[in-house]
Amino acid sequence: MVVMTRWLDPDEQRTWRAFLSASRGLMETLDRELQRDAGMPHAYYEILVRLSEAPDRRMRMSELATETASSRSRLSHAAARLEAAGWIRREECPTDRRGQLAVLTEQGFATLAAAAPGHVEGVRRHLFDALSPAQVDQLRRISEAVADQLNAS
Amino acid sequence: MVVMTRWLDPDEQRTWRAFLSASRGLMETLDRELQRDAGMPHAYYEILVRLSEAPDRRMRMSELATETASSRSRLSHAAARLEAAGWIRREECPTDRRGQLAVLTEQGFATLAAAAPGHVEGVRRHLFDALSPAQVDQLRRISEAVADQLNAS
DNA sequence: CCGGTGTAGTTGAGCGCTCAACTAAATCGC
DNA sequence: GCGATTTAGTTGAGCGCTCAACTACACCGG
Repeated sequence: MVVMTRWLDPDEQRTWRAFLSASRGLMETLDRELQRDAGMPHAYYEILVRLSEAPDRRMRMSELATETASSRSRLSHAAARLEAAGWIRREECPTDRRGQLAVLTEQGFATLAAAAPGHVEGVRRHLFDALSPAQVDQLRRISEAVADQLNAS
Repeated sequence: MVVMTRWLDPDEQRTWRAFLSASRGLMETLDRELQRDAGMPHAYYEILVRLSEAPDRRMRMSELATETASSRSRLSHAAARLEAAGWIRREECPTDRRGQLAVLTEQGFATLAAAAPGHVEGVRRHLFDALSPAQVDQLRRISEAVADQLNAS
């Protein structure tokens, strides 16, 4: 006999729909705010953040792809846009002739520095202000468990 | 004096990054699975689900937009694709000459019925299997709080 | 040192989305 | 009733993404 689908029970269904609406709503809101205030989508903001935290504000493309959890292709397209905006530039990698380094420009750093306070405020207003300290902790554990599950499979 | 930015403390930072990676990873995984197994993105799956639950499997475009939390524009583009795929059709609204009804076709219902078990299994594997019953409850409360916050602002 | 395999990164087509502009019909206020 | 406003839905441009195909280089085994 074929295995029957274990459908979601009403509690799970409610959780799933609430999660969908909250996580999508949150990301859409932050994306829109960042687009409006800094002229970039959230994904590009994150790339600039990672670069700003790297030694010499530069990083190999593949490392940057791993850290931002994006495909090489996605990062490559994004880098083209970021370079056209003047926020990063590319340099040859001295130790691997296949490699490229993404380097945050001064202008990119300045743009990031200008965008960061508003964005952090947004994350606070839309996420953390809605949660108790205990819930923040719960959300961290839940997120880490889900992320681990994804990496395991 | 200007108000200083309240930066995220290390706990909040960790929670935020874990949440980003989990929620994006989860949605990307489910999207890819649905694209592979049913030839549609998750957003379209949800539209078909909502239609399948509606009386006579039909719904006004704007109501459908509200229920799926999408803009009229998004739904309009999506409906065009879904209609081209033969999964929905449009009908004139009898009570409002501006209105359109989206109607789930037999073929659309069949496609949905074929896709649903695999998708539910995916939600289970990637999300609920990683969480304890208490965490499912926590996630629901957290998500509802965040969604409420978004609607309030 | 050389052929095969793996890795780094790019490219182009196609898709789903946003945003702004638009048409058309309903409804409100006097 | 009738002009002004609001609501329903569509459209097209532009953007960011995926997927698959591709180039170029590194590295491994004999």
